Amino acid sequence: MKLDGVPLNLDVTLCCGQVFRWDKKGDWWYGVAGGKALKVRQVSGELEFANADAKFVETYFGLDDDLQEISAAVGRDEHIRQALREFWGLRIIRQDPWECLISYICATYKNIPAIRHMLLSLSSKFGEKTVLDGMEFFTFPAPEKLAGATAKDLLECGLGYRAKYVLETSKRIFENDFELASLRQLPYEQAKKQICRFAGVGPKVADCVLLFSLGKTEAFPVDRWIERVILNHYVEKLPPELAQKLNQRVGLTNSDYAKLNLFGREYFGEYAGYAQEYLYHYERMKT
DNA sequence: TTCCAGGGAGTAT
DNA sequence: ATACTCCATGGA
Repeated sequence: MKLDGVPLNLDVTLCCGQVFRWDKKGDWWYGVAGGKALKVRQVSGELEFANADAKFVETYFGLDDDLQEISAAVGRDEHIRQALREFWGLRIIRQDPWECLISYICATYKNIPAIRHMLLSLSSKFGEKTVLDGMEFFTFPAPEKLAGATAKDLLECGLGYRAKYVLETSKRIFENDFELASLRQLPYEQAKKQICRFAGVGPKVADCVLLFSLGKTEAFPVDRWIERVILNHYVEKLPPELAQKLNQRVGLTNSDYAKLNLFGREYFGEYAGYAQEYLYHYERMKT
């Protein structure tokens, strides 16, 4: 597939912490999406792929997002512009909402290597095996599979206290035949309120699901790294008492979260989620 | 060994 | 509404 001047940096996009189940072997990235294993690689202005159709690849990697327009919209200061330059071509991937929801419930209070380990364990234990290029891959387990798991099964995958949240949320989705994708049709605030009703889901997890799987580019997830970014570069734009609280590195209350989240959305605008992901990766790569 | 992690829920004010 | 506490595990 010719990219025809469409900026894409596959390496950054797949390793910046928005998706957890892609691996690079040689110059190919291998992953499982759309229910099967596929591989993609980028060769000078061309995106090559196998075991997937072009339409899926285009949608999954968000190639229809106009990165130039997004960059112009969010490039409000020198710091974000530096992040945009450094990691130009990073795109927000359109993940499957179900996998995304479970992934970010698991992601709470964990670092990325540990999250990858949990999701790999879950998939190999409850997913369907599939083979590509002689290597084994596993689809992400369907709601039915996780809803039927025991707490012990999930604990063995390393989920810890998250096991009961994954179990409870899986049961609700499976038993009610809940269609997460239908939340796309709701405006940001309403969709967020609905997602927050699931066990183990608060405002941060909800923002991740909205941004990474439901097309809400205005979502602005605030985690420890983004707190750090705001503290180091945007603190003067906050109310003094919130700035001081951020300085003390104490846990955020829901109202603190709402204020930081609102700052991001108002300052960066309708593509705040893109700004967030560039800033997040930039901050993580600094140390 | 100690600290920290893509936070959220439960409980007491 | 707000503050405080606990949570289960593994990477650095």
